[in-house]
Amino acid sequence: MRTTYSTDTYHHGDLREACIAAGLSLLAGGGPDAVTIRGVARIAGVSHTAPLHHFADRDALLDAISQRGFDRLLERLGAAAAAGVTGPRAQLRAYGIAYVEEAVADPGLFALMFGRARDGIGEEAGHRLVELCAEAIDADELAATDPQVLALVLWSAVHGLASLYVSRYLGQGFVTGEPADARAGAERVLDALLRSLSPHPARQPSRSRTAAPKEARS
Amino acid sequence: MRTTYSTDTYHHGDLREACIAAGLSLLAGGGPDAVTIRGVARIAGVSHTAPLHHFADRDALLDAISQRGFDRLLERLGAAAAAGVTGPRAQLRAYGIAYVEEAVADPGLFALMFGRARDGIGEEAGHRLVELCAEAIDADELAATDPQVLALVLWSAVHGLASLYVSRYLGQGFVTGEPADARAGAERVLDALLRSLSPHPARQPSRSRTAAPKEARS
DNA sequence: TGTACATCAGTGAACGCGCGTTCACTGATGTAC
DNA sequence: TGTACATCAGTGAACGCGCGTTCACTGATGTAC
Repeated sequence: MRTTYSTDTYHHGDLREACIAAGLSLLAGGGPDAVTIRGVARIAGVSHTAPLHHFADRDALLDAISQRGFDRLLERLGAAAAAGVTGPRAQLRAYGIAYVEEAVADPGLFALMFGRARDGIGEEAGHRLVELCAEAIDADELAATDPQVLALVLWSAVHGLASLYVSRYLGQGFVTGEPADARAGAERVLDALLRSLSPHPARQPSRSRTAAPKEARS
Repeated sequence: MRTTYSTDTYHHGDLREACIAAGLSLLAGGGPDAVTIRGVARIAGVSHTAPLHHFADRDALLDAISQRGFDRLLERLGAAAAAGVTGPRAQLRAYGIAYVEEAVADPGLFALMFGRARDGIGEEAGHRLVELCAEAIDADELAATDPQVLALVLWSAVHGLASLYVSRYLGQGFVTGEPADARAGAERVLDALLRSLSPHPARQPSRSRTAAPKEARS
């Protein structure tokens, strides 16, 4: 017995969810342009007007899919940070790698998410990032610059790397010698960045020492 | 007297050029999707099939416009590097700022350029970047890491910053406190990056000293 | 110098396509009494 | 328990739109001889 209508088992089952799932698959195939009302309806197996009961128009559909993308990304970032890494600096590294991996895993979704700016989207992630930077500075794991600037640098670098791998300007020896694999590229960039942002910088590029100095304080 | 046909003053004058110019204006207005054969024909004042004599299909038109974008970008980067800056490190800074400014000046063009990967495009710029990084290291202006990694870090950071400003995820206090102006954001990020990549890092974030140490060698 | 010809950038009608959106409708589910 | 009603997710026909592309054509320019 229900007091209000719930959409989970009415008629189709959950057409809204089915449309989002269909949209994600279209996105993977042909990018944002390939996501249409009629397209998701076809995949969901309903008439092409049915989705309009769940999304005001095509824009609303794209917004919902984009929102789903951000939900996924945050979830994935959380999982990466929880997977056995300790300390804000290591968490920042894990975040960055997961961000890039998520982007290249679904380039169409990445393009949709960052092709349409939406108010308020991702603010939570932004604040968390600044927080992590501040923690890393407090723990003497990163040099004592402004945490906001630090966050800006890290986000820019990671987002740019993801974008360049997604649009395939990286991964084919473009800058002569970058890794073909996006994850490897992310590791290389993040390690270089975090090392140079370290409060106790190693002058040499970690050839003699394989790991950057950790847990050592002055 | 001409031995072969040249397209510069035949019939329309130079429809190919007019189509590219029209495409750039459409791009500024409505993004890549707004660039159509019929659209550029309308603006150029010709029938909607005329452009097909200059571009095999819509894709070829978009490629030509994208190519023009890279030409412009390289030109602009060159101008920035020539404008009274000396030394590889200062040139890298000027490059980065010009890159970001060019991106936000025409977001649609930026989206087109990096939304469609093309073989060989931009390789010249990539190699030049690595070269500059190597010079900066040789001149002891940047720490002696691998110039390829350095180039990757710098390009990623600059490209990411540009992307995030273009898609309006930056510029509205998103990361709490980033500059609304993209140029100011670029300066902040580049200064932080280049300072931390410096071979003689200042521990404090340049509050007592306004300028990073230059021309001083050990 | 003239004349026949080749070249090619342009025209305009026509085609088929997929799209978003509107509309009147159907029929299942849930509610009021 | 039954009956009348409200709600709402679905259907299918129809609309107008802009698009890319094909097609036969026109007419100006340049070339061969």
